[in-house]
Amino acid sequence: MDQELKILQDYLKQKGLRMTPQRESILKVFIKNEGHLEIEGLFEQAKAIDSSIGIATVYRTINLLAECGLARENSLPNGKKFYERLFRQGHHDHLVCNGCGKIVEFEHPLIEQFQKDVALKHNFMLQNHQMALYGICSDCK
Amino acid sequence: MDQELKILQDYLKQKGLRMTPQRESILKVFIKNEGHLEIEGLFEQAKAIDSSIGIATVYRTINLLAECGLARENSLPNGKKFYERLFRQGHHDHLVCNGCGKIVEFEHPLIEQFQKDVALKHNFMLQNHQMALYGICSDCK
DNA sequence: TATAGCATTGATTATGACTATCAATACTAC
DNA sequence: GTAGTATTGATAGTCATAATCAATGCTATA
Repeated sequence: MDQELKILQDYLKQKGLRMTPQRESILKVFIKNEGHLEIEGLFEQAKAIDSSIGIATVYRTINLLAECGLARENSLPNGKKFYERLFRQGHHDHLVCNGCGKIVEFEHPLIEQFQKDVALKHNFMLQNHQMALYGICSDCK
Repeated sequence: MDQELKILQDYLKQKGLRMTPQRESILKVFIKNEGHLEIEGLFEQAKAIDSSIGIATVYRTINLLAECGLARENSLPNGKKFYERLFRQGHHDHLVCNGCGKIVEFEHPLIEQFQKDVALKHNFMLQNHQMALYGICSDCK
C-alpha cells in the first residue's frame, strides 16, 4: 500500500496534481480488493470509508491509477470494464465463468514468449495484451 | 455464403422466426467482410443494398448471427464491439494497433493446448476464449 | 382466397456506462 | 492573506445498444 501510495503521489506531483483524501480512499479500496473490481463495487466500498465520495471522483481516480501504471483496464465481451491491480503482481490472465461471472486469475509461463513471437512476425511493437478464457466453473456445472 | 445462409435459416426455423430480405442482406455484407466489422460499417454497407434498412435491424440481426454461431462478438478496450465471422474460419486471435486501430488476425497452434491445460487445472468447462495483443504496427512506428 | 395470428420492420425512446461541465471549495505558493 | 488553480460532487451530456410501438407483411388454415 505504501509503495503504491508513493507511486501515485509521485505521478500526481509530476503532473502538477494533488493527493487528496478521496484519492487515497479509492486507492486503498482498490489495493485491498486486488483488482477485478468494477466501478460500481469500488464506489460502494469507497462510500463506506467516506460517504460523501461521488461516483465521478471514482471514475476520475481509477483513470489516474491506470495512467500511473497501478491499474490496468480490461473489458469483458459484454463491454463492461473492470480494473485489476498491476504493481507487484505477476502478469496474469483471466478465466471468466459464463454462469456466475466469477473471475479467476491464472498465469502461464509460455505466453510471454508466444506473444513476442507473434508480434515480431507481424512487425508490431508489443505494448500489452489481454487474454480471457470463458467457460463454466465447477460451482455452476 | 450458401452454407451460412442455410445455418441461419435452420436456426430461425427452429426458433419459429422467419428469413427476411433484410436479414439476408445483412448476412451477405457480414460474410463479404470476413469479420472485424463494427455495427456502423455493417449498417453503411447494408444500406447500399437496401436503403430502407434501419440500424435497429442491424443490431437485431448481428445478435441472431452470434446466437446461431456464425458470428462472434468481441469488445475492444474502448468498449466498442466488433463482430467476426466464425463459421469455416480457423480459430484466430487479434493484434490491434494502438495507433491506427488496425486489426490483424493471427493463429498460434500451441494456444489450444495451453487453454485446455489451464481450464482443466481450474476445473472449468471451456467454452471459448478471447485474446488480443496491443502494440504499434509498422505503419505507425 | 380471405382472414386471423403473429413475426418483423424502421423510427423513436429508453438505458446504462462513462465523460464533460460547472459552481463551490480547498490547497499552495508567494 | 491572497491570488491562482486543482478538486470536488452533482448534474447534464454522449454514445453504443436495447426496448417499445404502431404499421406492415408473412403464413397457415378454412
